Amino acid sequence: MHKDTSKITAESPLPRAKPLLRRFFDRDPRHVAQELLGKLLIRREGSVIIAGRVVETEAYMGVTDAAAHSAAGVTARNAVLFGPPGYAYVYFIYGNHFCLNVSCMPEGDAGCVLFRALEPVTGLQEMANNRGLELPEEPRLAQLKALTSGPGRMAEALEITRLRDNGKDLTNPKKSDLWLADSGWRPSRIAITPRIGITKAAEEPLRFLIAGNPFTSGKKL
DNA sequence: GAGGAGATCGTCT
DNA sequence: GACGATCTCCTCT
Repeated sequence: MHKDTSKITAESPLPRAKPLLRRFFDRDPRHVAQELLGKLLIRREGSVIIAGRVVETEAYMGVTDAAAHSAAGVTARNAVLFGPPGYAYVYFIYGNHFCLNVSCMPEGDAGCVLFRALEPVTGLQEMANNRGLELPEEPRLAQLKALTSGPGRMAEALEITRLRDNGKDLTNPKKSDLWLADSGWRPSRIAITPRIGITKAAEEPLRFLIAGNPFTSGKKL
């Protein structure tokens, strides 16, 4: 892969990016997961902005989905999923990692979308710092991929934790330091595959990614 | 580049 | 007490 990665850091879609509205999330998680591809996930750390383009998502369908955290009903951990759409559900997994979801569907319905990978857009040095990595002035593609290609990695790059972010409104940059926005950019091709890392309902085609994008996780398609 | 195993702890049974 | 929507390191090729 010899893609010119300098363009990734040079472009700046943030000024014209519009926050996603709550009704964007108030529908079937499969539609939300697909349309989130190409949107921006933005973190504000004081005066610093860290942002990435969403390149990989997974849909979880709620209590009818055996692989979903909400499959067994409401618990203290997953309560956000049963609330209104557009809020962050952050969980801790494998003793090491946090993962970010956004709640979908009306209140009472526990559908959600898991963010699995970002393409770094701005704040790359901050991402590297948060990940405990060194990033040279002219990074190689593999070094950029290591920042955000995977749910645990992107959460660490944006300093997403359960304590800090669970239950946060992802549609309101005035009240929240973590939100989603539309820069107008659209992916040309989308690929759909089974979800990764699960054992129940593992065959359902509920993983969505931007075809050909090098920043997705897992094996190359 | 691919594959396997260990780390590590919150959550639920 | 067992498990998990993962990552990293190590070995082998």
